[in-house]
Amino acid sequence: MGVLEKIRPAKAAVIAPSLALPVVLPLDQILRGDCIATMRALPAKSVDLIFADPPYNLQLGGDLARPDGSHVDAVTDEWDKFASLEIYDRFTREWLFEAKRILKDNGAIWVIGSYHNIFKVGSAIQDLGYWILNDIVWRKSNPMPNFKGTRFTNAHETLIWASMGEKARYTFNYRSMKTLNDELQMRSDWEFPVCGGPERLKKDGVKVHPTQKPEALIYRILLACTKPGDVVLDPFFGTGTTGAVAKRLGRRWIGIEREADYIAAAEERIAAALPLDESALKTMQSPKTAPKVAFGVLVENGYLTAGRVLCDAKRKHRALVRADGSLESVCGQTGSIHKLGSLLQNAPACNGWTFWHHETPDGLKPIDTLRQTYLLATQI
Amino acid sequence: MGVLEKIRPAKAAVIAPSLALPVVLPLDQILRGDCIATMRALPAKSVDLIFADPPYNLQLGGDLARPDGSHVDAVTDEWDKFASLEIYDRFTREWLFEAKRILKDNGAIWVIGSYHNIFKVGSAIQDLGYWILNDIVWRKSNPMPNFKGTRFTNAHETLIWASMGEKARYTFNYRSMKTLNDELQMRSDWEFPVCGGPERLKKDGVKVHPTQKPEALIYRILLACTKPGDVVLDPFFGTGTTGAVAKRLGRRWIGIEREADYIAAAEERIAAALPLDESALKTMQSPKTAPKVAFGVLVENGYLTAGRVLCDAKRKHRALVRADGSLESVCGQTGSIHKLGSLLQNAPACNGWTFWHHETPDGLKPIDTLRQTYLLATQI
DNA sequence: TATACTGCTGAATCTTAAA
DNA sequence: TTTTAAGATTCAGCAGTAT
Repeated sequence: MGVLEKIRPAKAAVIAPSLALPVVLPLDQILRGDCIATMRALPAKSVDLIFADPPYNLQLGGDLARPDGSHVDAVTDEWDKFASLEIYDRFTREWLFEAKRILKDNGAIWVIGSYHNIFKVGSAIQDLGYWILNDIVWRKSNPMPNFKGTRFTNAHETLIWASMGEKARYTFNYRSMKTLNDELQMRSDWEFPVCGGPERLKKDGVKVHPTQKPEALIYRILLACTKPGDVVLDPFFGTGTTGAVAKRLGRRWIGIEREADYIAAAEERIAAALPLDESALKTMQSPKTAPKVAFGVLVENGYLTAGRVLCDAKRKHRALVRADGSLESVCGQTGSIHKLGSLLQNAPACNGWTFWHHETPDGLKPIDTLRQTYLLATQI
Repeated sequence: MGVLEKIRPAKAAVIAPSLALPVVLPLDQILRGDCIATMRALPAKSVDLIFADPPYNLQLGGDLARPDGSHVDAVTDEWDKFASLEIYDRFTREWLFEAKRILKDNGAIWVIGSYHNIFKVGSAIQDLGYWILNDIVWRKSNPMPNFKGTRFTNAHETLIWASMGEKARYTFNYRSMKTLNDELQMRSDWEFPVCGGPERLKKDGVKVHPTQKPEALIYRILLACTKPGDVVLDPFFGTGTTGAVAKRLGRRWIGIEREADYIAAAEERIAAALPLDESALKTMQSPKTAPKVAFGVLVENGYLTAGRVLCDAKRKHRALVRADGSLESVCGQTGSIHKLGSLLQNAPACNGWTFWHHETPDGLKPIDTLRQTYLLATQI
């Protein structure tokens, strides 16, 4: 194949979304085929999130037995075999390149791997201009022990979360994560058990896929990094964990998979998955997404009358509310609630809503509570 | 040609370095200079372990303020600045190449990093023919939060442990690690606090080095992967954590460092470090031994007498030691040190060795110190 | 003398929309 | 594209001071 022929389809695909084709994404479907070739057929800038669980290139040696003599059922599938590290590296760069083309400008990618492949993956991600946002450690609460006592128990896998570039925007539902974590910021180390029990897909008592991921892991990722209705692509779909979780969470999904057995299992599984109803889907929203309320509006509407005196939580600073919603300090400085707050504290910035307080029968309250009251009254 | 003659040249080659040059390793010394240039001057195959904490190439933006307005003291040192990702990549490959030359055939390397650099490091390690044995996650119990709510709290760093090649031998003190981990295989995720408190080196109240690593981390690595007397090289010596720990553990060390201030602090620090005495060393190093110590054995042997009262660190819970080594709480609940600890805390699990404390002339001490004392006394 | 409270800090790729 | 202003945002541990 000549260079032109190689390049042409890619170019056509880039133009496609805006001009040539009526870009109808194959939503909520499994596309059967090779990962890279199938990705090339998808339109550019069309997908919100990619979750990828590529082959790990485990390079296992001979058979492994447990201390009791039983056989360890290792990953020996053909799809995990690569002739060399260089070939694995090239494969990685190719599918990550296509992924970047398919993602929207404010999309993001998640890739999971182990020490066998994650350094190649991360290195390629950086070289391709993605911007790493976090690496996440999945700590396995029940990992397979190291039977030979030759190394540390390999008790975790690593995920990389990256945006489309240093300045690119991305979705992160900070409040949802904080709520999920009992009101503490979610950390970069997550603990889940490996996939087993009823969740593990089996056929005739044999596991269908050697590396099925726990739904809880994908659940957290989709909850953190997508909005309802977003499109999630999984180019290594396997038995469809990503599809099942996306359906439950009211997200759209596209899967790419080569093996017919996996596809059959995935289709059955996703058909059985139940979407959460709308009220259950609701999550904690960041104040960032709430409509803005100018402080002056509260004055206009009588929530605070001009002439009232505000102070900070320690009653160290005081200021007078003026008719236009600006404040005036005792020493004559004036400005917005934010500006005056930063001036008085000599700080680079200040959130006036939480800094300034007013007297109530129940004691000192931040003026932010007035904003909440106003929002409740006006939003119906 | 006789067998003798065949062998002679090989022997000569091995011996060569000691003949041509005065190959006297600069043991227990800090070599001042550039990392790569100084490594080039060291003889080949001369070092048992390399621990490296290279610059992370953080690429930070502007100033960052906490929600309370205070300033975040970031790593802005010149030594962490690289003109581009490619230049950082080249730097990484160069020092890792020299490291491989210096290491003995059965040596090993540890490198620590964050998502900013660890994928480049790991990728280079694989390309240079090292063989990755584990990646280790250092989970920080007290990481710096994400102040702006834009990502997950970056709560861990990653270490890579690699041998000289797929078939190469390496040192792994499996029993020491299992003993250290209360008779469970040591996992690939380790929890330590960041370096602070009295351990953190300061000058005029200001930290000497922005990224000083906790001694506990290096301690575990040297305990796991070296034998007493082994030579440990740290090509990014900083304030000498590796040297201080090596001295404590009876290992030899070589440090390479460019900054005079760091060297001065390291020299003072290492001079003050006290080597463990030989019997203590033996215990931690113990080959197949290190028997599990049942709590009841301590009672039998009078380290704690039945009838003594234990409590937790905050003296919130109390329990009586019974003759068989079980505990009884004031409300009549009974169980092992672990079981009762989890019951009283209403927690799924509890390490009784660290949860329960006893009164000593020096204050409250965890009963784990008694176990250590017992081990030292019985291992000879 | 305990306890409570305040203040400081740690390898950090740390905002966003409108004008 | 650049500037300006609104306003959102932190956890654990330790040290020093106040109660």
